[in-house]
Amino acid sequence: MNDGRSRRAESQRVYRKAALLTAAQEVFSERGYHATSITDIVTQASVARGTFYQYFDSKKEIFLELLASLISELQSSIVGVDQKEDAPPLEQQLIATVYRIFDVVSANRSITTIVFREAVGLDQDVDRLLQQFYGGLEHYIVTALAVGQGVGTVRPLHREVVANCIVGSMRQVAHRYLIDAQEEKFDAKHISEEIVQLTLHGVVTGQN
Amino acid sequence: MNDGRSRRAESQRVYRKAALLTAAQEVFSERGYHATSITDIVTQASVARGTFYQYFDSKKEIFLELLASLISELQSSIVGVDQKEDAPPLEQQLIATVYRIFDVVSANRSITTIVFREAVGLDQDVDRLLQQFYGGLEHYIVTALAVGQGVGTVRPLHREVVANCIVGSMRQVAHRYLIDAQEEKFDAKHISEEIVQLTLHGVVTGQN
Amino acid sequence: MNDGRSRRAESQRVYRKAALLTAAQEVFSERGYHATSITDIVTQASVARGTFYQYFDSKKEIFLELLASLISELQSSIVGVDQKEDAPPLEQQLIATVYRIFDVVSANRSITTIVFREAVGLDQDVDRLLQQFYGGLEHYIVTALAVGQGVGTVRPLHREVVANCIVGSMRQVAHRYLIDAQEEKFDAKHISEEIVQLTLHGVVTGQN
Amino acid sequence: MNDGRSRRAESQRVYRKAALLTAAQEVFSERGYHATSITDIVTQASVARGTFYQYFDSKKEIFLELLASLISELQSSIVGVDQKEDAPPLEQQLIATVYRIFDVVSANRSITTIVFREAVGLDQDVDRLLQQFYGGLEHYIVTALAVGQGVGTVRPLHREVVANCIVGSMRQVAHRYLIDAQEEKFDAKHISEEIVQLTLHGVVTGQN
DNA sequence: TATGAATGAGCCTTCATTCAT
DNA sequence: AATGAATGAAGGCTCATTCAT
Repeated sequence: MNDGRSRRAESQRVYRKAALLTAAQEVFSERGYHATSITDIVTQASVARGTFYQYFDSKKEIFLELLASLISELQSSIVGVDQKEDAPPLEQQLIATVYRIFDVVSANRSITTIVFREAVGLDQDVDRLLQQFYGGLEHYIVTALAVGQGVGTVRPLHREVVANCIVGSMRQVAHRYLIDAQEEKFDAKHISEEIVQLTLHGVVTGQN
Repeated sequence: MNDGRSRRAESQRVYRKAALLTAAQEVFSERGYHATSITDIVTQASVARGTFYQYFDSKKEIFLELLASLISELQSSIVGVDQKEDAPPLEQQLIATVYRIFDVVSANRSITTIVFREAVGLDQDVDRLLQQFYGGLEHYIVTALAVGQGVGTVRPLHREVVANCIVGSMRQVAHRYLIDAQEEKFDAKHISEEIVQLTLHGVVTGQN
Repeated sequence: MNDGRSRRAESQRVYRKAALLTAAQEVFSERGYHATSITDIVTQASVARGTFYQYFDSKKEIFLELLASLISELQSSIVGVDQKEDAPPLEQQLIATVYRIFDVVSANRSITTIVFREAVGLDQDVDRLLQQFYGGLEHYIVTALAVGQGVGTVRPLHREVVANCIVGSMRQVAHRYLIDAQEEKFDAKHISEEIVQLTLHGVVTGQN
Repeated sequence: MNDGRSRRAESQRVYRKAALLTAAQEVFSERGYHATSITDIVTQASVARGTFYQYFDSKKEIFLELLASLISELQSSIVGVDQKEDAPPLEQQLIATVYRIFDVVSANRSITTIVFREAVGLDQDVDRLLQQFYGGLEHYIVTALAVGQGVGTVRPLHREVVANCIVGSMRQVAHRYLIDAQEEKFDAKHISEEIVQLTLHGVVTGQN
């Protein structure tokens, strides 16, 4: 049955769904999740009210799909620490990862805006997804710290707490300089370095 | 007209208002701001619907009052850096401040929960209050860093970014260990130290 | 028991009731009947909410009392046609009555405003009072016309319809020149004459 | 997109709107404007609450639409005075106009009821519409009187006051015999003549 | 499959009235 | 008698979701 007709219909479906996702992303980031109505989304997408429900079960569902796609992109920014001999130094790997994450955040401003502003506590499913992501990030850092402690480059510390500090630093900085920032004078590279420098060496003079 | 009758009535008013604030705090933290209706609040407070409106203009208003009182408590936790000769070392002052903040957060779990979860982007007035608080905290840290740089104990760095990292660390840790934590095994003192240690000396071995 | 205390209390009661009536009249004419709340009345009268209900059963009740007093004043403006030999001519009597009515309307602008604007159809009791008044006025005119027909000065006509025309003329003119009028250039005397002239002789030339 | 489906939907919309207008007219005239709730209207129309808001913005809006349609019908009853040689006499033209107006009023009893009872002072937009209509009627009469004065058939008089008397006569008679009347023994033709006779010749004997 | 009219639960808010003090 | 806090019925309105076409 994969004749021209059904193929056309299928591509039509894909197209419609994408249009709805894009429209949702736009109005969500503009008005916020709660202030956005289904009407807003379908108006933006130029489809009928009922059509929405042929692609998504609810407002939450479409948001979840947007969030999942963002998180999936972010996940792929986080790669395990390369412990091979010829790998770049740990510091460089960390900076690169932080930078890649900021890059994704920056490239998806409209959806990250709403994630930062309203996603937390919005719904159990949403929370689970976010926890998964933040948990993964935390785990990545904890692992990196453990590796460092193994080879003696990282001092004794509460790995989990420190990992959370790093995650929190990234969230706050991303929020401040990517989301709220009116000015565009944000240099992701520089800030990534600053975060990693702080993490590795602290603020005290002469510690390197 | 300050006779017994009106004095009793006045104290009754204060009592009722407090009851509503407490009830609101409870249901807000349980269901979240948006999911909470005026009905939920008055049911929890065991008063009639109309009574709510004798004390508050709207849901936003009562939330704002809760938030303002939390922030006022937090504000008083942040004291300027003491630069006198006989003052305790900077590190101790920082730890003490972080700890005081955590203490307030911990003591006001139900309202901080909702603040952490939904307050951002909820409303312009709410945002202003939060920005004020976080701005104050950031400013406190920037000042402390500048002082350190002045006396040569703090290395060159982007003070604002670093300040945001520290604020973010505190938010994330507070959220993780105070709000989401099922387990009560949180040691605010220890975590305060860990944050400050990380901030001052980083994670790299032998830097002290 | 008519001692000083109770007499004082009694005069206090009368005073309070009058204050409420005056206050009600003021706010009714300012905001209209429906837009006026009990709160508006008691605020204007500077008494407590509950006090209102010690003097009146409801908003309708106090309005009814205001209306009754207006109507009673108007009633006394309408005196039977004097058929005695030495009485002034019918025409003069009619002009005088119309004028007296306009005078009362004019002197009670604040309450007549609301009567003209909202009283009709407001409530059965209110309607009954108004019908009574308008009926009385109609009856007065019908009688006058019958008298005129009896002595041959009034031509054959449908007395009731004509009476209603006259009542309607007075209502419309009063509304237009007393209530809605921004300008104060209204001459009640002149208009009374105009109405009676019209009624007696019509608009056609040379009919006198 | 003007296919069968949308055409059917469109006619359905028109039908529903008409049903709501009819229902509103019924309950308004039965209970009065203020005493009527949206619930009353939708109950009468047998549609859901929300449906109302697909067609009208508010109670005021639907009333305004009813009023506008009544006034538009009334407007077309008022035609300019025909001054041509072969035109029917002024008196006949006046009677015809009065009669046509009474006919419209009579045919729209339920909406005119509410207009007579509560429309004045109900709302600025409502007032404007009514003023427009009454103003138009007054203007028509003033013009007719001026014409009569021009050709010498109308005596000197205050045209505006007289015009208001005539408008008032019509209102009162319409109210009395069309709206309040339990009995159906109202002869619009006869009454129209009576009004015009009165207006032209007054009540005094032998003036023709 | 697309449509959009219809639905009705549920929200916020007002306000006349009651009642304990 | 005066007070004013408390009440709760009732109103207007929104909006996610359903369903006949």
